[in-house]
Amino acid sequence: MLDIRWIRSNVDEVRTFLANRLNDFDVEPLVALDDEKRALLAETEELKARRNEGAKQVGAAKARGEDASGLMEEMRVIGERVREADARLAEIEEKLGYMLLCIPNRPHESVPVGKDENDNLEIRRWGEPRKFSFEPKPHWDIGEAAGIMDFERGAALAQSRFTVLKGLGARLERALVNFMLDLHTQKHGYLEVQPPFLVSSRTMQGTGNLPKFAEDLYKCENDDLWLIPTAEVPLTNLFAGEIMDEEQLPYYCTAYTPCFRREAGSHGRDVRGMLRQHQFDKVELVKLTTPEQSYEEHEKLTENAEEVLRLLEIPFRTICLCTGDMGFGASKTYDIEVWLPSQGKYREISSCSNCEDFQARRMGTRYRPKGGGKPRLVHTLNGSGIAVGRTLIAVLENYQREDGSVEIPGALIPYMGGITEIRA
RNA sequence: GGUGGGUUGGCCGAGUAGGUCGAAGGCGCUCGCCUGCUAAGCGAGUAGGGGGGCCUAAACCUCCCUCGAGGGUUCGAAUCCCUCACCCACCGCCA
Repeated sequence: MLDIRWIRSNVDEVRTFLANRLNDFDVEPLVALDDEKRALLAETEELKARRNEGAKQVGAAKARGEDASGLMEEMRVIGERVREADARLAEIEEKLGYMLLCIPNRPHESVPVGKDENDNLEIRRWGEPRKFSFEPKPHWDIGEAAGIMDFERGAALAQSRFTVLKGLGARLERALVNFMLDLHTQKHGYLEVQPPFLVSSRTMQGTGNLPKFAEDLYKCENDDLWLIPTAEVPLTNLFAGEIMDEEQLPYYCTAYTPCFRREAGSHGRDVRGMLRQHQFDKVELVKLTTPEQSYEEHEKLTENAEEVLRLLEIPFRTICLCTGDMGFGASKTYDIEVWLPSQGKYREISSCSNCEDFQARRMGTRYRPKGGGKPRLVHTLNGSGIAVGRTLIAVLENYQREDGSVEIPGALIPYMGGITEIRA
């Protein structure tokens, strides 16, 4: 959410960034409604001031033992007018609040302006894609041949886009989770958290998943609870409605959670294999920082995510998303893309965003500056550190051998109980 | 699911025969004094949000709102009534 006061005095800038984002939100009605609200507010406040003054006089008169019935009648009439004005105001404020929740975040000035993924900016590459002496297989062939992935039973138990991992496949998934969590908690200083996997509407609204993106989420029928699409939601909301001490910042936390996404609108994309699932595991990184340090922390967070792939020795590149390709709540986003030999291209495995104060304003997460003073909104950052299922795919494809077996990356062997390969 | 207790500022915690209560006291924090240093002590300050003055920002002034949320009674509600949410305890069920 953006500050309405900022919007009011920067309408042209808002129009520009909405266009850059290819977003069709219209600011005019918003500003008009805000004008109306403020006019009505001034009116009701004046009425309330008179009512408060009158009530005080009634109290004083009664204390002196005088009759105040004339004044009381006068105040009763004002009270009715207040009630009517308040009702109209509440109506306007609800509309206004909803509009504000539907405006995307303003892109940072360093973000390239562009339409789609073709306008994204490559920041760096790491590693050299391996030269295969044979035709590298897609992960579903490797996984099924090795008996560690079962797509048919996944679909039978639930739907398509669900997969059953078995034996060393399940073991590898768990090894990756532990490897990533150990890395981020021990080497990068993140606090390990295990949050709820179901959260309230309010919490979903805090990160920007609601109200606009309900169709991407799984909702519980009988309760006000939603399955999290990422641990970003509960982690970022950890201090919702609170005022933190500046000493607590920057606050680093990480969590492994399953993630649930309906993938509405992505029919036909990546239908084979487990690249795009309704349920997948992810280790998430979240930071709460001061406004001054958030961009530096964004770079560090992205490097923390990249470190997973460096240690696994899998090639990747990092790109900066352009304005048209960025998510709703982000001011700036780096995607990390991992090399998939079977596709001969880089595919997204992590997305690291600085949301500045956009989520903080929705959540009401602030901090008290050192030395006192008014509370300020924190900046929130999040990034996959990294998507576990896609990492498993990347391991299988990059470490496959001609005979269908898969070498276990050195960094994972301790987490696999010393196992060094998966045999077909 | 049942019964009972609770939800007040950054935190803890008073506050119901309705009025001068945005709220005692304490802790914390900030500033100052004192002091070899630290601690202790002394003094002062310290809730959040919003509108307007005010064209941008700070400061300041002023008004409004906020004592879990929403509604009601009343000239006036932290205080009385209703609904809901959440927390705690006990019971039932249960991994």
